[in-house]
Amino acid sequence: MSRDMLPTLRQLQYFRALADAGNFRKAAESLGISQPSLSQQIANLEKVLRVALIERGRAGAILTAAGREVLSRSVGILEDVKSVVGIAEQVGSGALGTYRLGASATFGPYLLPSVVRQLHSDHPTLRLFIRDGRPSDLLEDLFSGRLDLVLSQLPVLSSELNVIRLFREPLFLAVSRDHRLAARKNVEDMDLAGETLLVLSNGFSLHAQLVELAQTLGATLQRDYEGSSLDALRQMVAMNMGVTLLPALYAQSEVGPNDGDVALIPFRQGRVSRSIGLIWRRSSRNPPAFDAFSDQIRTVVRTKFSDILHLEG
Amino acid sequence: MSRDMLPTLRQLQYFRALADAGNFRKAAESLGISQPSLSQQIANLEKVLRVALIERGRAGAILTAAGREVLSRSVGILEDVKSVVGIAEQVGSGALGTYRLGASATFGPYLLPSVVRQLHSDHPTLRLFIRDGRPSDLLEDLFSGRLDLVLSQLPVLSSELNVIRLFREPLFLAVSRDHRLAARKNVEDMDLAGETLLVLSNGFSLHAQLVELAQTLGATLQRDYEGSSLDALRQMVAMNMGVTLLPALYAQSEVGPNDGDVALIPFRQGRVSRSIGLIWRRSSRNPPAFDAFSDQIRTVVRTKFSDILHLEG
DNA sequence: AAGTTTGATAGGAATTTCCTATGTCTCGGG
DNA sequence: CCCGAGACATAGGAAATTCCTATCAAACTT
Repeated sequence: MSRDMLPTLRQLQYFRALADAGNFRKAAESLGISQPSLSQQIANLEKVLRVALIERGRAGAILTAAGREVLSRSVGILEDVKSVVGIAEQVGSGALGTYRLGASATFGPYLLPSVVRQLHSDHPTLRLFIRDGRPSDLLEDLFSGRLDLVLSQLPVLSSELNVIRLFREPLFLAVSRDHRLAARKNVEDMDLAGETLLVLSNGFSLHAQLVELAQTLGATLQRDYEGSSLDALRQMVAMNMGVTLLPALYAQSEVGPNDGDVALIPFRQGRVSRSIGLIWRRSSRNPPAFDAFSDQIRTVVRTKFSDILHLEG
Repeated sequence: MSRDMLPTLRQLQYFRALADAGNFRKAAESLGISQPSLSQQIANLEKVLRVALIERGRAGAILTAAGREVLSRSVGILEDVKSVVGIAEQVGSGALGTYRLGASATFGPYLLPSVVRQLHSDHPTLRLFIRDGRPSDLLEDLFSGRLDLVLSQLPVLSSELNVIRLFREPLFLAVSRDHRLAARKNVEDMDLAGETLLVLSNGFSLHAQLVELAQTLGATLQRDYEGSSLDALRQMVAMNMGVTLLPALYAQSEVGPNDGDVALIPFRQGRVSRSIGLIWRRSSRNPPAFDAFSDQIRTVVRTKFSDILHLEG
């Protein structure tokens, strides 16, 4: 009976039933308990609240002023609690909830707006908070629980994480307008031999891929300056500091068909590309909403970006 | 674990503590319970809600999407419950609450507006719902719990009821303008001998008093038509169907000093009067607010009606 | 590899809730 | 005026829940 003692939900339920029924016996019956149990719980509630809620008289149970105040609030509280059960169920079934998605900077501006828009119309109560950043930072936030999902280039190498492949995004060769390859309709892997390849800084997933590619094809890596954004990289290419590979989504949207400050050349057969997938903690158990998200992304890729991207999985 | 099973407030409290602390051990400590107890209650909560709220991992306890939804609502619910405790305490101390007062029709228009106004400025959170009606109906509503208080003429004759005398209200003799007593400055009881006395219908407390008075003083009761309001009575008097006695408050306010359709004559020494008091169920235990109400009424009588009414008790 | 840290599990003690039986009070009928 | 009925409180013990100690399992740390 200490100072910060709270009434029990059960007590509030019983109290409401009592107020509805108007007397202890009927209320107890409607609750499926015995009359003494009800009397006791009501007495306890009054003890916790230190105020009489019910006037016991032959006219039955009459609410006191305190009882009336407590009743109206109790009804609200009980409804709130019931609604929590409903909410929990909805979230559990993937019909509702707010999820935090981290995405490489590339997707933020080009792909995700469509996804969010479509998601909002298909599942108005499923919300997505999107944060962008370097994939390595995003993955750390995913581990620490600050994010629920990450949309990023594969592969991702942790047994803690679950990955689903979504689509493949071709890379374009970007060269300055006066580069020897600038006029080519398309290129082969081997054409890169001897070129200086500009890359993003470590922490971006393109970094690792390009480093490997450079080694395989005999290109030289420009390591003195690593770009921190695709825009920066593009400008370096325009100034002829080297060549680079740009993801199709960025290339298509930001550089434009073929009139930008750099020339974009596709690889034959789309041989050079990166794979994009959705990643989450294995311990988050793949909630239904995650499937909804990947479905939405796939749908957007199919309906709006089928000329650029290739579905996978 | 049936369908309509509700989470426990304790579970919500524990869950909030867990979300705040970020891991089970610290949360259990902050709650003053052991870690297994906390684990168990959280597991039970998840079982009731049929959804995982917490992702257990080495990074500590991470909230799932469902957990985040449930958390925000839980916080609200817990605050609501805490506020109920506070509200109950305030009502118990008479600082807050809504009380239902029944009043004879006479007081509604003349006395109570001042009381309500003053009460509202002295105790803004104490509210009074006022209903008027025949005193007998009001008393029945008081018994049945539809009213908390009745302001009515005394005496009231039930051992179930508690009564506090508030003030005494003189009665005026009302006669038609051409009545033999119309010009008198004041009258004695005996002057009523032989007169035909008009009375309110049964159920009004004035009824009993006038019936008794008529018997004592040798006046004849006009029983064919009993008025259902003081206004009706007054009009019957004006038409010279008889005389009657009108309470001072009504007389003063409704008929005006001496230019109305009937002549109002005071009794010498205010010998004929009725006593007004506040009545409540003994079983309601005289809450502090009742004292506040009687104080307010007394204050209004003293400050605004001291020329008409006489304080008592 | 041993020691730490984190949460789950097991089994029994402590507390709470509930039930049956009984008590008190008041009412209404014989 | 007493008796039985109706309403709620009280008492004591049974049932269920909550909690604790002890122990386990898994994953870091050192």
